[in-house]
Amino acid sequence: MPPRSKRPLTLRDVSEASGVSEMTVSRVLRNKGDVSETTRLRVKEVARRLGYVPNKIAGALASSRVNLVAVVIPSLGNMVFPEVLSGISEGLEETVLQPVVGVTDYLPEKEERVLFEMLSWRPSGVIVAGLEHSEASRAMLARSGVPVVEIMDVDGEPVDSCVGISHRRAGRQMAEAIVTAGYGRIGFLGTTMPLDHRARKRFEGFTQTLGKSGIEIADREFYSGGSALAKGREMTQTLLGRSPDLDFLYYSNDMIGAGGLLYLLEQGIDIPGRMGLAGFNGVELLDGLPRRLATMDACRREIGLRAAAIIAARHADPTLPGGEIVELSPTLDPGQTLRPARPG
Amino acid sequence: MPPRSKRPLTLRDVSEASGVSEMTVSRVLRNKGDVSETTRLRVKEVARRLGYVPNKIAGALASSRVNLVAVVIPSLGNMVFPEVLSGISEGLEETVLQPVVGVTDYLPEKEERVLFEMLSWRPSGVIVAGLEHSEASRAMLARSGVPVVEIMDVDGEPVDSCVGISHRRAGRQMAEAIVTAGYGRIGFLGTTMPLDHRARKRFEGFTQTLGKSGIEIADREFYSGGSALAKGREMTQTLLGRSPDLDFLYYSNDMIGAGGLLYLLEQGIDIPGRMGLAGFNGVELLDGLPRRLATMDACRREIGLRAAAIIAARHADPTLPGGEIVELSPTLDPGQTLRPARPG
DNA sequence: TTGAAAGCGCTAACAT
DNA sequence: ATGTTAGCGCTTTCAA
Repeated sequence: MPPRSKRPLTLRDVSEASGVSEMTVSRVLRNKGDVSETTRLRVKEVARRLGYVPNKIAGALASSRVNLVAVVIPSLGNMVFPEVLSGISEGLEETVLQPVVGVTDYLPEKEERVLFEMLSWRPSGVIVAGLEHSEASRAMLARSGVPVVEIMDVDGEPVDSCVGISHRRAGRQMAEAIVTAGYGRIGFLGTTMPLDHRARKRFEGFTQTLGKSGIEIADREFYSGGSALAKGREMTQTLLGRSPDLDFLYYSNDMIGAGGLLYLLEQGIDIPGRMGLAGFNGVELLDGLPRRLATMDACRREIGLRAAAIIAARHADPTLPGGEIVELSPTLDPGQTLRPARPG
Repeated sequence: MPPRSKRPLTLRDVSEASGVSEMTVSRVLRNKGDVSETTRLRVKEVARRLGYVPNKIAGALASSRVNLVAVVIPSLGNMVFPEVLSGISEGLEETVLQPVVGVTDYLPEKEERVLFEMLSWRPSGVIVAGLEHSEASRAMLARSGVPVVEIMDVDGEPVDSCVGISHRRAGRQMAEAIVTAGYGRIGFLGTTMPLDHRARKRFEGFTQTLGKSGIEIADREFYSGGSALAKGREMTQTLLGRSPDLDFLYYSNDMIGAGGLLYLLEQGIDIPGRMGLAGFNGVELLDGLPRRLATMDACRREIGLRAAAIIAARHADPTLPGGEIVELSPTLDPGQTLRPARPG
């Protein structure tokens, strides 16, 4: 093994050790331009033997090419985002681009800092969750000069491109399904997170459509922090203790919905007869529950794939126009916690 | 809002617009060196108005300082790693350092590529999961000239520093607890992942200790891919169909353990009397289950914190020696699926 | 407190 | 097929 050294090796070291110019070494290491097979092999061997690792900082400065895509998301703890990320990774697989992730904790100021930080590395594109950003963030994105794709949501004005679902519509669809199934005393359980705009929009669409049938949310319960599954249990217990006549519970995400489901099954409550349940996201976890929770797929992987495709296309051909808007259609899966539509 | 432009602004643009030298602008924006309050304010205002975003590439090249810490992990889908990440983020919070994440999908060749890629950005430190790497990876890390912390595991020879738990010991401890509780027909359920070295080590420690009591694993079942919860169910059903006389099931992770637990409860099997269960990891999810699964905490957050602290300390004082080894002690939580020790 | 010059390690563009 | 030259946009160092 080569000795541990203080100063990292430079192109010059490889150049001297192999007896060709730095330029030729550079060509070999990037597979760029014509180099004779002999030199190519010799240089590669020398670089390998020395343990040379190219300095991308210098390379990026000289070529003004940085093959990184900034991906800015609110959290990694919510399985939703790793899934989007995996879609992005897959979408960038066949390109030279690589995702770099930044986390905002749902805080606009932190988002601003993270964006500034990432943009200062001059990435080839930006993928950012949501359409709500501070003025400064929007300005930075607009001025960045690189493709920007806002993801997960389409209810709003994107800076540039946008890939997602309409959460308002998702809320409406779920409300329709619930009303059609004949439920009428509806409880809502969600997070206390005013900055989760997508959950808010779903709630708005949901209540709006209920309103059209003359139904109002009968009671509601909120949580923050802790194990979502355990919170789902607790909230459900609390809510039903207070409003025992509810016949449907709409959860703002599948994890708390799953907690509620487990609790209600233990109580021996008839689901979906006496009580209907629905969550949101279509998480894989649901497959293992005693009963499949009604939910709506948020198209997370697909969103990642499409966003990556937009960045990749515009990277390959910078003359392509921006402003593309892709609205995906989530599908409602009634699972086994939403009874069939009532005839009539 | 400033107009969208093709060429990003440079220090020179700010310099010209504010009438002071580039050097002074640079000083203002980095809060370095003495600058009069008047100039400072003027420059800041101009930079803000123009929407200047410094070019970190150029800055890093000139100063040979890159305040990034490369974090290399096998996956984001397994909640374990996001938790480690959050520990790392927290540990770097008060420093100038920022984590940058790379994912290997448990593939040594991909780990090698990711490491090469990240090292070519000359990070201030590297945190990498596990102690098993390709020769080339080890060589790169050793030669990198920056602090390297291998995390999650201490059973092996670290390149430099190391923070984790002994998975062999964890497996042994669980075996002891099971034997002590009087179980004797033991089944094992895990993944088909030969490259998950930590799971392998736990299994080795487990069987070794069982062996000392003259017990062998009576049957085993493996899975790959899919919803871990659902797989836990299926595997449990399959295993018990084949070996109905088992009285204990040891799962290689909590998610499949939870699936098994839900299945067995549905079957009305007496837990932990007729059948004991245990998983591994201490995931938050378990709090919401009908019964708490026996498990062992892998100290994920703490590992992230400690690893970050090592990098931060050596970044602040490069003369500090490396080679620090931190072994954390996971605690066994018997939950409600491991019966009390049998007297005698 | 401010500025001027040199150069970080690489690559684009132009020789040869 | 290979080499030479001139920066990329910043910071270091030294001078004023």
